Amino acid sequence: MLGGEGESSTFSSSKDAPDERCKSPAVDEDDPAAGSRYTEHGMGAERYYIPPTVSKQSPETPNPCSFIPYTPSGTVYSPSSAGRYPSSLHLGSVLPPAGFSPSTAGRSHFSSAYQLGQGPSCIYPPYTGSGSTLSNMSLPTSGPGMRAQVYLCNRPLWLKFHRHQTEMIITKQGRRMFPFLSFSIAGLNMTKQYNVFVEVVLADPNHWRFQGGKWVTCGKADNSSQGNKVYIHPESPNTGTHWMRQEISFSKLKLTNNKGNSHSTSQMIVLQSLHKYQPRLHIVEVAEDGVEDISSDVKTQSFLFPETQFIAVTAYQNTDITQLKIDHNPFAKGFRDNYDSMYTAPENDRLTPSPTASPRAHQIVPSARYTMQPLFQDQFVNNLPQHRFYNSERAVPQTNNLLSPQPEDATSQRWFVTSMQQGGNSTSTSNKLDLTPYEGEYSSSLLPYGWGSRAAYQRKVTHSLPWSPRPSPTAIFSEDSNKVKPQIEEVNGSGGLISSWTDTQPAALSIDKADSYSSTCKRRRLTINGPSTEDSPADIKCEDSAAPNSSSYSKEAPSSKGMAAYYSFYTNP
DNA sequence: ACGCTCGCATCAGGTGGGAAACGG
DNA sequence: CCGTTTCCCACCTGATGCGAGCGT
Repeated sequence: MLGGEGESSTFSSSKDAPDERCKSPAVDEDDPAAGSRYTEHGMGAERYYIPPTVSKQSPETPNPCSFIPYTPSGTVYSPSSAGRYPSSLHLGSVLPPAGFSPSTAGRSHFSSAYQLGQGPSCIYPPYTGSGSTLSNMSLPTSGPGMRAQVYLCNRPLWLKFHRHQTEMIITKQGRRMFPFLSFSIAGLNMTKQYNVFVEVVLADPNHWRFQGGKWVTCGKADNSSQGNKVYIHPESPNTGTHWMRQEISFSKLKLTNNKGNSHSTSQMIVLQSLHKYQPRLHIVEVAEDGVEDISSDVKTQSFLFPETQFIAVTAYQNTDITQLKIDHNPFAKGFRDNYDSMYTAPENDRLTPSPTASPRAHQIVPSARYTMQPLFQDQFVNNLPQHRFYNSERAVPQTNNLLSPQPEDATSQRWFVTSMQQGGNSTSTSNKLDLTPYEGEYSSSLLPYGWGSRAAYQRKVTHSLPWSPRPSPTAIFSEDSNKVKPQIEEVNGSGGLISSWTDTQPAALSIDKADSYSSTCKRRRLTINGPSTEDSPADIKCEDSAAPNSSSYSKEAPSSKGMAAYYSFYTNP
């Protein structure tokens, strides 16, 4: 991480007064002006990631873009630019709106997506790790399989946090991220070796403060931060087949503010409190000996998901975020006010005898109806019995089709960032975060984890059920690595994606519904931010009343139906 | 007798809350 | 003084080990 230090000058160059009176860019999501400010600012700040349009768009604003394809040429950083990544950088996870049309889905329509390596979208500081070989890398070739597609598995949850401005606790000993980063990758050469790692870079040149119920900038960011900013996935290096076989989870990644903690740098990323960061995923092809290839043919690709931005804090500032953490993080279950009523109800009241008794069970149950599975799996793959994973950082192997959701749903669930999609026009909306697509598919994911008895999960689920990798990836990539490619192509193709969207839209439930659950079952804190949109009547539709009969849920209910049932479970006394 | 599954207990570690400590 | 950071606490998850029960 060289670029990171001593370059504060870049900050002020583009932005008028980052340190002036506290503003409220935070609002990046809600304030149109903020967006423009960012963009404007970003143009000059080459070292920060300034999500162009994304930054000003509200996650809640439906936007037509599920994919943010970059043309190979456009994704590369030019040596002269501040960006040090020669790799292609893909901005991803923009959701396709309900009205997503086939034409928009086509790759050609997204080519103009942001080129993070240039102008406004540069990220700071750029990754220079791995021997700084990246700086010498040449552009990825355009051959088949050379362009990876990355899907943020738990995007719905990220979006949920993002709308409130995600906060991540940093401690001296290191604190895990929640939500944690979990990706599905496609498009890699199955036989080649890759290193996969996450880098966390400053998202903007500002120092942030939570004031008046919202995040506002307050001065310039401390650009002199030191310490590790990269977390290499423990399974690196590994083959493309390996990476594509299952989710790539970074659940063990820890964030710390302890610069002196060098002994565990490999597992911790050093950040500064009250600074905004943007995680980036890097996939670097390496020689078979595991060494990153610095030859001219080296290929490295970078992906970033705007919704994974977060502000590092030593203590939560926004109670909405706190509540979201408590609601969704199983380790924080003890802080759920209504935990008793929610989770200690008689077994019969809570769920059916089926394996779905627990969240995990839910995840593993082989059924296409579990369109909401992804979230659970995505966030807690590590919590599942070890034998179900390749390793602790892994999610479920994508090897069992029978256990995966139906393809159509799966398609809609995945958000790839790929460089394979080319050409086309990019629309101003292409980078916006759209919750719509996920609402239907992942609303369940917004529910708190941990429902069902622990015992049930441990013994019954773990031992008797065939394991299903995350629903989505499986569906999308198919369990077979062989099928990965074809499916991906289908997704990217003009027809597949759209149709799946169309199919899923009707069943889509607002993510806010999950929120409604929260508000209904456990709304116990108020945020100074005022009422959140999640509580809007419109968003509160059916989940509150739905009756989650695990049996119905697990056996026949269509996704929407199943979800309703699923939600009802929580609301039932 | 052996192997397998299940139930339970134990332990390490993760979680946010809250008070105390720290620092500008 | 006020905002931020640190530390400890109770609670929870997940992994593991042990023994009981059962079938072969």
